[in-house]
Amino acid sequence: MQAVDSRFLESMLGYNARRASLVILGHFVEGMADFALGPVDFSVLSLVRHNPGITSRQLCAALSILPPNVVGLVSALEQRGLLKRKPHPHDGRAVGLHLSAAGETLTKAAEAKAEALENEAAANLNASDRKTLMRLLQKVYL
Amino acid sequence: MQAVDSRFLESMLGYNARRASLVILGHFVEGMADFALGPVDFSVLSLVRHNPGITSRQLCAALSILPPNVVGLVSALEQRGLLKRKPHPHDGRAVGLHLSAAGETLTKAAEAKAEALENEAAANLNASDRKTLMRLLQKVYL
DNA sequence: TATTGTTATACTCTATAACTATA
DNA sequence: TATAGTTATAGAGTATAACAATA
Repeated sequence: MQAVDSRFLESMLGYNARRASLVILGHFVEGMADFALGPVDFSVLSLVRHNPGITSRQLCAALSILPPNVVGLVSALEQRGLLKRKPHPHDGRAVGLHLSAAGETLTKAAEAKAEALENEAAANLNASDRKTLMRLLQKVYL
Repeated sequence: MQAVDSRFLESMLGYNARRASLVILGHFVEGMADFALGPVDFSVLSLVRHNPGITSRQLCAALSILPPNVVGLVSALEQRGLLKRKPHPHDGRAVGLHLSAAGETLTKAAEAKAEALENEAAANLNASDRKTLMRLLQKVYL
């Protein structure tokens, strides 16, 4: 197959960010198969772990997902016995999310695995490059 | 709404790359509405422009999309009169893609618009930062 | 009146299997 | 037999509208 001139697209930030994120995501999904967790599942569990009592609404804001789509996500994790819904202490409308003991164990292990996958995905980058890359990406989206 | 501790996720390369690419993509889609082109439509047209006679298969490889999904994409652009299929000179199975005059005009304008959007999306980055960001992203996915 | 969580639903994107015609 | 393009289809992911309960 003949070579393709992709120089224009490769000069675009969006193209590069998308390609990189697809590669990293693919690697993540593959490595996280042991835990049967998708990237969003993992993000939800990790956020609940570090923010016990977090609400659906806060998850939506933190992950840029929409309320109707968080319902099935949380229900599935609840059905697997990984997290629990508890009534919110100050707001009768809201529901606080908490990890079960099993959820705590699995999430901790999944976070360790995520960090290992991270190191593999960034194998071509030294520590300084990686720090710089993070900082610049955050400058774009924050 | 209370603040959420996202420090763990923010320490992950995949999370940052995805967030950044979503922001850039959103900005791109919004600004490209004048041309009625999605990100992939734009990428296809731009690749055809710089690689006249490119095949579906080459598009798939260059953009990480699958053959069945390129069919409707190309058909729609063909129906809008932006590109044409021509028999491949050396391979009877393949079809070469070429821009029409209208496609050439629109793609050139869309590329200019894309570069303008690019500058807006990277407004928080100076020239040096932007170059560095590109280089590091390519180190991840190439 | 505004917000939280929810249901139902639709639309887009992406993925797999199988066919045809050429090589 | 292998590859290019295609069809049909299934599954994620993402989107909007509307509702009940609570603020």
